[in-house]
Amino acid sequence: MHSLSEMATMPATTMSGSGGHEMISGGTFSNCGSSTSSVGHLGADGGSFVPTSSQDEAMDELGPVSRDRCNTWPMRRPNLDINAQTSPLIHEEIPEEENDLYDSSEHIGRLGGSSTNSNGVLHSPDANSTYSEVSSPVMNGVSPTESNEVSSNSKKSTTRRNAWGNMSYADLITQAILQSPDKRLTLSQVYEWMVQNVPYFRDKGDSNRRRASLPIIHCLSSTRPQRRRFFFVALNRSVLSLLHHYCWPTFLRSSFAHTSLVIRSQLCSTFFLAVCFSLPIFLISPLPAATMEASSSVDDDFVPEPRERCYTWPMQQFVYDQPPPQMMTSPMMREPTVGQMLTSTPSSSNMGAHLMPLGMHMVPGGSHGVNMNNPMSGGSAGGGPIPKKKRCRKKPTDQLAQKKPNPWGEDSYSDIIAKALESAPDGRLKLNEIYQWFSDNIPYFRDRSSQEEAAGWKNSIRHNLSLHSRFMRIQNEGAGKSSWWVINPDAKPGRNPRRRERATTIDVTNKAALDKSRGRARKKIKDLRCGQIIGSVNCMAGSQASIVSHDLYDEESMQGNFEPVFRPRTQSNLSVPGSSARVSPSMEQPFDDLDFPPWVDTASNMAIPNDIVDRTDQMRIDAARCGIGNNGNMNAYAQQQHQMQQIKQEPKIIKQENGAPPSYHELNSVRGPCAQNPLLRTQMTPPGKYQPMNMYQAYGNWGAAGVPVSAHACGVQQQSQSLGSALPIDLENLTLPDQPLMDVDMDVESLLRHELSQTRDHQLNFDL
DNA sequence: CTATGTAAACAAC
DNA sequence: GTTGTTTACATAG
Ligand SMILES: [Mg+2]
Repeated sequence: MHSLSEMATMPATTMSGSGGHEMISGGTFSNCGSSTSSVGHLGADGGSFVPTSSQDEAMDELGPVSRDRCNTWPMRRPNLDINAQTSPLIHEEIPEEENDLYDSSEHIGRLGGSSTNSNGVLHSPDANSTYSEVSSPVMNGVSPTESNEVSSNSKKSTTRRNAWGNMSYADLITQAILQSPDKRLTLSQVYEWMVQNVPYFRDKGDSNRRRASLPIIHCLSSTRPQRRRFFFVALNRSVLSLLHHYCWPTFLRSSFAHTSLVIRSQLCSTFFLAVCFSLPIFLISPLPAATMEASSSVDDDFVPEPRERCYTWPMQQFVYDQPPPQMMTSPMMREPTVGQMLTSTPSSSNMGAHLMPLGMHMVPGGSHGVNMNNPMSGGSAGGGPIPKKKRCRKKPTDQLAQKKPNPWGEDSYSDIIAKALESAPDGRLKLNEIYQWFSDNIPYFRDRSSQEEAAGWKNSIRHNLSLHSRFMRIQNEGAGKSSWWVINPDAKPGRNPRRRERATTIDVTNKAALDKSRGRARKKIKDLRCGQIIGSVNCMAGSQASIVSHDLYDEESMQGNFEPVFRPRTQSNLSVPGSSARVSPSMEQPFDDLDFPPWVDTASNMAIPNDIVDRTDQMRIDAARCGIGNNGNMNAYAQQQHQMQQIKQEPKIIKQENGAPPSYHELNSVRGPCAQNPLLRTQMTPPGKYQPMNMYQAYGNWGAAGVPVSAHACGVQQQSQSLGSALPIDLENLTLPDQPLMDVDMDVESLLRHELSQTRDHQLNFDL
C-alpha cells in the first residue's frame, strides 16, 4: 500500500477573509490578512460574510501596495457592477447556510434557479434511492414531460440558465453525490450520473469516453453542523502543485472553520476544475462522519480554534498520519495517482543498500561524462561530417550481477526526477535544482559532479524532463529564470511517447545524411514560417507539449496555422504524427489521455495546460500587513517563508514590454493568472533544504515519510479581476464548438477565466 | 516490441 | 553557457 504522505501531505493554506472579500468584490487581492482579527472574522463567524463598505475599507487597508503593473495578479478593476447585481441572490444565501446547505435540496434548487424554482427545485433525494437506481434524480419533483422538455430544449430560455435547466454544474454534481450511497463519487461516476440522469448530457452521447480515472470524493455526510463545511484535499503533491499553480487554494483542516465561505466558493470552482481536469481532489466535509470518523482519530481530535492571524498563512501543517479510510479501502480508487505510482516502485528499499561499490574513478557503469571510448562522439564539433562510430555501451558485468538496471540503482532518471520533485516543498524544482538533488542524494551523480562528468547525466535529466509527459514545465516568468518543473498529475501512467522509435526504422547510415535530413526539415520549417500555410499545429503529444498561445502567432486565421516566426525554446514544435492537418482541433483526439466529461468538447474546451506561468517570485508582499505578530503560530517553514517575504519585497517585477511585441510571456501571463503564493518557495530556499531525508540511501522510504510538508497559500481571488466583464456566464458558452480561435491554449484560458468569472460573480454558477 | 540511457543537434535565452 | 526539445541510437528485457 502506499503511504499517505504522498497524497495527503497537505499544505497549509487558508484563505483570508479579505481574500474572500476581494474575490467577491473584485477588488485587489491581498496575500495577507491582517494580524488583527478584523479581517479574520469572516471565518470566525462561520462565513457570515457580507460585502459591506466597511469591509471594503478594510480591504483597501489591506490591499496590496500600489504597483505599476500587475505581473502577479490582475490590477484592480475599476468597478464590477455586474457582479454586484448578480451576486446578491446567492450571496445572501451563504451566510445562513450554517444549517445544512448541502442537505437541503431546496437550497440547491434555489441556487440553481435564480428566479423561479419551477425547474431548478430539487426535492430531497429519495432516501431509498441508491446511486445506481435513481431514475432521474435531477428532475425529481418535476414531471417527466416537463423535465424532458427542460433538458432537451436547447433554445435559449430566459428562465433557464443552462441548456439542461437552471442547475449549475455544481448543483448537478451535488445531486449526484448526494444520491450516492456513500455520499461520494468518483469522477467517472459523476460523469455517469450526469449522462444517465440529465437528458441533456445523455444526448451528448459517448458516455464512455474519457472516463475519469481519478476520483473526486465528496463526503457530505457529517452529522455535525459545525463540521459541515468543506475543504478539499489534493491527494498528492502533484495535484497539489498543480492546484497551486492554478491558484486553487488548498486548505488546512484547521482553517476551514474560519473560512467556510471562502472555501465553499473556492470549492465550487475547484470542484468544477476538478471535473474538467480530472484532478484527484478529494472533496470532503470536515472529517465526514461516514468515512473518517470511524477509523480516523484525526477527526475527533480536531477542533478548529479561532485564531487571529492572516489566514493566508499557515498556522500549522496538517498531515494525515494515515490515509483517509476511503483511500485505502474505497474501490473507487481504482487507478493510482501519479504520485502513488511514483512511490510505489517496487523495492526501492534496497536503495539504502545501494552501495556504490566502485570508487568514483572506477566508473563501472555509466558512460556518462568523459567517455573514453568514443573520441569521435563530439558530433558537431568537427569540420565535416565524420562517420560516427557506433556507440558501444555494454553494461558492466558487475552491474549485471547486481541486477541493477543502472549503476546508481534501481530507479530510472524519470523516477529519480519524480522523487526529487516530490521531495521539494512545493513539488517543483528548477532544472539546476534537480541537478543538485541528484548530486546531493545519489552518490553516483555526486561523484560525477564535475562540469565535464555531469554533462551527460544532466543531459539525460533534461531529456527525461522533456520527453515524459510525467513532467510538466511551468513557465517562470521573468528574464533569465528557468522554469519550474513539476509532476504532471494528468500524465498518463502507461503509454507515453511514441516518437522514439522512429530512429530505428529510418535507414540513415551516416551522420551526414542525418544532419542533412535534419537540415532539410529545419529548412522546411523555416520556409513554412515564412508564410506558407502548414497544416500542422502545435499540438500535444500526450499532454506533453507546451501550450502555445495562438493569439501570438495566429491572430485571426483559424484556417492557416502559421508557425510562429520563431519557436521559443520552451515551446514544442512537434506536430502530431499521423494527423498532419488539424484544422479542426475537435476532430482529432489529442487529449485521449485526459479525462474529460464525455459531453465536453474536449478539444475546444480545455486542455491540460503544460505551460503555466508562475510569477511567484514577483509578488510583492507588504509584510507589515501580513500579520507578523503571530509568527508563533507558524511552523518553521511558514516562518521562513514569511521572513523571506519580508526580505524580499522587491518592488521590481514590472517587467514591462521589453520592446517586444506581446510576448509569449505576456500572453501566458494572461492565460495563467496565477497568483503569487506568498508561501511559495523562492530561489532563496534550496530544494533540499526541507528534506528530512537527504540521502539517497533512504530512498526506499520515500513516500512513507520522506515528503516534507509544504505550506501553500494561494489566492484565487485576484484572478478574477483580470476577467473581462464580457466573459460568458454559462459554461455552455464556453463549450460552443464554433468558437473562434479555439485552441488548446485558448480554451484553457477561457476555462479558467470562466471559472474565475464565476468566482467573481459570487459563485453564480458553481456555488453549491 | 517497449522502456530506458546516452549522445547530440539545435534553438532560444 | 544554460535550458529545452527532439532525434538518433544502443541495450535490456
Ligand atoms: Mg515533459
